[in-house]
Amino acid sequence: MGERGVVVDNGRRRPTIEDVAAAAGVSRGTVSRVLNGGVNVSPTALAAVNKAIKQTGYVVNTHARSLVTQRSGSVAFILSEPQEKFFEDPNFQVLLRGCTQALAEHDMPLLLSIADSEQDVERVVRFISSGHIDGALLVSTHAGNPVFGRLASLGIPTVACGLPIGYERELAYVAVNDVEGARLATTHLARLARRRIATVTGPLDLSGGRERLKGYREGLEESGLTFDQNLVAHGDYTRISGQLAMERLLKQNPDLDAVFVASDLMALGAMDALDRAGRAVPGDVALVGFDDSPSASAARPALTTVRQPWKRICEEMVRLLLALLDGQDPAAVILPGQLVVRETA
Amino acid sequence: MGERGVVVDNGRRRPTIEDVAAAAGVSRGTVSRVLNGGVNVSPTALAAVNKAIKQTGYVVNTHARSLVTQRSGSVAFILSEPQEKFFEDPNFQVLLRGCTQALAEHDMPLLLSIADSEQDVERVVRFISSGHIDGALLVSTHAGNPVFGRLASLGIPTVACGLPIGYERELAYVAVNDVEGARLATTHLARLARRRIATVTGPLDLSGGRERLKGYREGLEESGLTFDQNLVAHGDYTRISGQLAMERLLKQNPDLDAVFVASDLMALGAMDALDRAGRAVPGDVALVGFDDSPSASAARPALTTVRQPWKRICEEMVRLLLALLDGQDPAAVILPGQLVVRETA
DNA sequence: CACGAATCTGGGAGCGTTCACAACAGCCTC
DNA sequence: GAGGCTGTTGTGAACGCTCCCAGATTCGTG
Repeated sequence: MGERGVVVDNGRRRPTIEDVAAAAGVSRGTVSRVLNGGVNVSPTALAAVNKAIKQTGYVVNTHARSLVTQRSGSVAFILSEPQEKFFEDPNFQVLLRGCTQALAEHDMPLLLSIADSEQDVERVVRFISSGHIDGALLVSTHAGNPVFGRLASLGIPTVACGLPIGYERELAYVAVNDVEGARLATTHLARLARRRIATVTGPLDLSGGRERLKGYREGLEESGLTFDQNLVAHGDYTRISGQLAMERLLKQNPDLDAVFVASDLMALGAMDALDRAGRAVPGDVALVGFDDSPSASAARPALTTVRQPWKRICEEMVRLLLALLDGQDPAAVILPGQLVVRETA
Repeated sequence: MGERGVVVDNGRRRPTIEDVAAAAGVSRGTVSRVLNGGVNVSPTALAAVNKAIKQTGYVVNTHARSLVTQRSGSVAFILSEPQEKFFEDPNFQVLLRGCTQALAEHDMPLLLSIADSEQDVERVVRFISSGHIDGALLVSTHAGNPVFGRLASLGIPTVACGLPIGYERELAYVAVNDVEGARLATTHLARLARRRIATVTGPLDLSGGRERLKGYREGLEESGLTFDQNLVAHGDYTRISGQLAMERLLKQNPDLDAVFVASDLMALGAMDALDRAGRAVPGDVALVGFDDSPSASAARPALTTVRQPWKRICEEMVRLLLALLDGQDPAAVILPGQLVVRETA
């Protein structure tokens, strides 16, 4: 007891705004005004109402409010990725956590929707149409994802994480500057006097994959090195793909002395491969990853990588979504990546 | 276009139940009956209403419904653990995913609440009181967690994952039989003719930690081996703690030939330690973990472990919660663990 | 053929808010 | 001292649904 605060239990019924009004000696309208920011309310009335709220233990009934405002005050976090990705890639968890936190600052709950099958997509779309949520935060790296189109055509305020390819105009989004980040990584390796710098790319049908490759080329050029197709291997952001790509690279280019890997997870795989091949990191081969996911700092040796400012990304996503809910037009935010030098390069 | 289905856009307004009724030539009441299971509705009316729903593109307004039923149809997934745990331990993600899926089967959305600070707890409690949700799924291994008490005293239908120590009566919960699982693991090692079987425990202030240690002792006894305090080291479920504990064990007992580790994550750490000490797994030292988390099958060599039936756990949690919402009393479900033999033992 | 039971339907009441509007007080200005 | 502001308050009307009750219809049975 007592944990509940002072609760006047008048008949077991949850107190309504009317009860508060009666207790404060004012009208419903005044209480409502206090609840919604307290504009045009006299100090006397304000104090009385606040006291009455405490006394009665009143909590606003969100359903009644939503019914009239046509707003739920909640947003969906839609994860539209194959299940395995979700488990393997810590970035998703960082995003989930970050968005939950950023929304909590605005007292908005987050509804989690996972849509990794065709049928799930339908369920999620139906759910969204039912008025449960005001907007959506969409996480999907998968380019041809139908969810983008559905959300756009339904007119649901949506903020994507990463470029929503084909819907850059309709949907707001937050992305990091992949080209710039990859360029940073590559020039860093060059400055370390490495001359045979290879790269493991992400999937090239994804904007991130393409852009990071582009940044790698720019970085080479800037450093006076020439691009060599032999020094490029492709992965799919999984750890094992990084390992396999690295093995291919080593076989084709026994002389390589550095590698830029387009994700930390793949970088971990690449390190496995280097380890097995008996190449010391960074002694024989310097290595830079991308993402700065939790595992980057935990790895031994700790991974030098390009940091994606996750916290900032989440905050910007939420900010853009609130702006959208406020009636503003979809905007895009491109954030800079930042090189984090640790032990591998 | 077209993607929306056949939408009769009569004045941009979202169609109401009244519009459907008009289109079907019946009354509001009949439409409502169809929407809620269709009892006491003639086949003719049912068909007409369903057709009208399709035609108008009607979707029920959940807020209006919730206002009268006083039910939101949503549940919260409360993760009350330090942030690091959430990131490091894949079990949480498996739970989150599983519960989302199990709830989706019942068309119930999941609201994610993370409460890892005192202040967060207050926010979550306030949120829950506001009527946003009907019940809660609570994940916390932390014994003295105040959230248990708050939820119990607020009378929120709650299902915990694992024993809610001190609130076993008030709260429903789903747990696996830790004693049995640990016993299974230990007797398996003994059957492999191992005679110096050590253990790395979890934190002993947690029921899981205590129970798994108990199961280990029972397993030894059953196999005719004597318990030796020297063969016990304590960890805290983190990978690094597993590594450190294993190092201690090896130092104190150079002759040990097997180890039961109370979590897969710690088992991974223990394997690191064995690796560094030059002990082959399972050649020199056989190893059994606990959890069957995704990393267990991914590890090299693949981890022999005690499987927690995650999918089943989630399903049971949701089932218990629905029962609670249905007015039934809190119940407990204890699920058996199952030995999964892979490469390490 | 009438009558009661069983089945089905329609519509009023109410859920707890917000919002627009009218009313009113107090004050300043001419 | 009348007129017009400005600031504050109360009230009625939604919002879109479910629930309940009364009435209508259908059907079977004596």
